[in-house]
Amino acid sequence: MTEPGSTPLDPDPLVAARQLLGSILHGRGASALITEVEAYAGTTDPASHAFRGLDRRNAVMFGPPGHLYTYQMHGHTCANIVCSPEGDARAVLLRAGRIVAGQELMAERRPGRRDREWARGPGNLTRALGITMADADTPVFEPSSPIWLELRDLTPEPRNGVEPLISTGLHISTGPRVGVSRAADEPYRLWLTGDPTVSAYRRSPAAPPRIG
DNA sequence: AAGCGGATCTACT
DNA sequence: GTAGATCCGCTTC
Repeated sequence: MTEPGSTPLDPDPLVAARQLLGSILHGRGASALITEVEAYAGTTDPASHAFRGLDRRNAVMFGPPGHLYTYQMHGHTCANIVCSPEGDARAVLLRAGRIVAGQELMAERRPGRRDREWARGPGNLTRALGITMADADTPVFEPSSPIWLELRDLTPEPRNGVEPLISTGLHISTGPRVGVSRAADEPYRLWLTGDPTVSAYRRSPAAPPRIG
């Protein structure tokens, strides 16, 4: 499969984002088909945690590709996959998924929620799959890892600037990232068009007014 | 030591 | 659509 120290992910987070859409993320007792992601372009991206340089919190993002970068905010855990070579810090945030295995566990992990809400939003996705901060730095392309990724190669790269059609007939939509106050208009969020598990868009109140 | 902002979520109108 | 809960870090005093 994959050579040690390398991953099947493209180092460009926008390309990696397309590779990850439709892939299966296996967690603790449950699995999700990834339906929504966001690309973060590392030290040159004002919205990235890496923008201010290496620190304790973001160190995993500067490490080797294929590892899980987790962070906490508002009491929730969010999960990214690092896609760039060691020393760089580009990554893809996993924002939502459709639970395709372990549905019976959702009664305790997501009580009172409808199935489309089980993994809707980055904090809900990690809760549904049993991912916590203790999973930081997990190599997700090793099937022996407790959290691991099964890439689905549904996503040809755009050619000649044309939006690709996935072989299954699904489309990918793009738009601005949710909740970021800087680079708030960059179309770095990608999702499976029309999928009910995709989270709602909300612009950061701190972002400058949309131009155009 | 205090304040505030954030890659959020939920409940409510 | 709006507000409040919530909590960790970073900034500032």
